[in-house]
Amino acid sequence: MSKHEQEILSLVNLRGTITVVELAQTLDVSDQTIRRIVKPMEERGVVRKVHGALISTQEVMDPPFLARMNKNRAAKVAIANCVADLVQDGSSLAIDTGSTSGYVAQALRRRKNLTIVTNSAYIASTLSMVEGNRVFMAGTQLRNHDGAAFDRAAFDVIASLTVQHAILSASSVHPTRGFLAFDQCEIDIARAMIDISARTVMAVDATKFSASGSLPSLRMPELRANDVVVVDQSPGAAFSDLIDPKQLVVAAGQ
Amino acid sequence: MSKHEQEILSLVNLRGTITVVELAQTLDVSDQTIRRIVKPMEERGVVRKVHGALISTQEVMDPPFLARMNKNRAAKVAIANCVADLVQDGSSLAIDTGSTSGYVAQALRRRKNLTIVTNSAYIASTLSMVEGNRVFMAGTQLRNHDGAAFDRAAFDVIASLTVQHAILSASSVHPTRGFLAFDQCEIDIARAMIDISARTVMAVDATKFSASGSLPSLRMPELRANDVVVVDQSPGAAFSDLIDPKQLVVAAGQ
DNA sequence: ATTCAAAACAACATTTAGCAACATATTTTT
DNA sequence: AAAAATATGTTGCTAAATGTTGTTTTGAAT
Repeated sequence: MSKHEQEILSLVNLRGTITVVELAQTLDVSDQTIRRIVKPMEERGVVRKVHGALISTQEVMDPPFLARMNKNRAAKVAIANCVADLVQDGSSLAIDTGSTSGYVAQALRRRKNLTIVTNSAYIASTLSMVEGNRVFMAGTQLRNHDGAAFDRAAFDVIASLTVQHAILSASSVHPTRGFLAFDQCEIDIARAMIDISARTVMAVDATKFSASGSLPSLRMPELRANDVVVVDQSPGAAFSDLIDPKQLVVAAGQ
Repeated sequence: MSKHEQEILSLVNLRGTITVVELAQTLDVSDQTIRRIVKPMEERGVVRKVHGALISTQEVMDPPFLARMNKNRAAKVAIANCVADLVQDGSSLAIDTGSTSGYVAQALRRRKNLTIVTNSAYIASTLSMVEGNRVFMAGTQLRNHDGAAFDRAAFDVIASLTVQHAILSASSVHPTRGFLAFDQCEIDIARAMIDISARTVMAVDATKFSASGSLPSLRMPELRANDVVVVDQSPGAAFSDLIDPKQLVVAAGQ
């Protein structure tokens, strides 16, 4: 890594954003040189480049959580609205963490007098602002990238409640292995939420069905008879063994 | 995503709503440019647009809470930045709920490797997204209007930790009665945070000094010798008994 | 409905950034 | 020391972003 590359990186990360011209003046080289140095950096994903300036990929640009929320946003919104339609005013819910769940929380702001338990501080914060809701934050120590708790206290809070719906998401879905997640702790929380709920609502967008499982993934508990799966597009026939068509709800894309 | 788009997004999400003209002044560009940048954002559904202004789609906050956040906003931002300057990377903090504290959390995103305990889900969520931070959410059941917890669990979590700074706010300040709050539970949390901290940083904007206490208010614990009070304007001489000038930090209005 | 002011829009002019090709300087290799 | 590889600066051109002006639309108040 060149000397200039190092300086550019620390400057852009320090300031969050910096123009090409500013960098050229600071390092006392031409604009063109900055562009030449930056191009490979951008390709490596170390910095983000926009017309005229660089943007740090760290911290200042809103959290990676929001970045994930913007990925396949339209589908997630459609699914979230559909999930909110399945829920009546006054219901009790358990909601896990995850980008789709974030949108579900947004959509659920339309509902009144909900009782919610979640291990995500973001979702807890969002839904606690709605007049009439009762919100329980499960857990104390928050995980770094998404602000969710997976500690002992989280399980204790969840286990102390009973809810009608558990609203969960998965990182990918495999035709025979079922719903998958990355971390054991996520599966444990999902199981705890399933255990206290009468019905599970799985919210998964179409990209999750095609995700080739290059990363090692762990299996989530199997669906129960009255559980439902909300998707934005109907998955292929390969998944009909896993998900009974009766359980499938396809969100109407607006 | 352009640099301006990034800034617009964070501004509108922070404030809930912002006018086109305000944005143009803040980013130092013409109204027309703002409109041009915003149009595709709106089409992507990232923000909502009404005649004259933008509205956040990520309604993290309830209107009343938002209204309090926006009241005397400039002063609160100045105070928040000042508080963030008093804190070093790697520090440990307790932060209470309140509109000023919300801005302090925003400002603290600049700091690295903080350990934070708070009873506000909003603040916990905000700061847990910062890489390297350790965040503890104190409490389980969240109060409706601001998403903060005041239950037994909140006290237990706070009491189990020790921090360098307690960052607190007050609803008003009286020359002889001191710092005041509305609810006993807020005072109890403040005391718990003071008890585990080496130093208290009180953040209060100038309007708090003139608030005629028509509402019944309760007294917060008195300042300790090395505590500090961060304000945006120096309070009148009437307060010199309450706050030693040495303890007073006046935030530089930008 | 009528009126008015603010906001939005459209079209053009201007500025600024990006890029490619070449020239020059610097370092590395042989 | 000569040659090759690399890095940097320069120029001219293209593309993108922004500002300006004038016109149309919108929302609110009569």
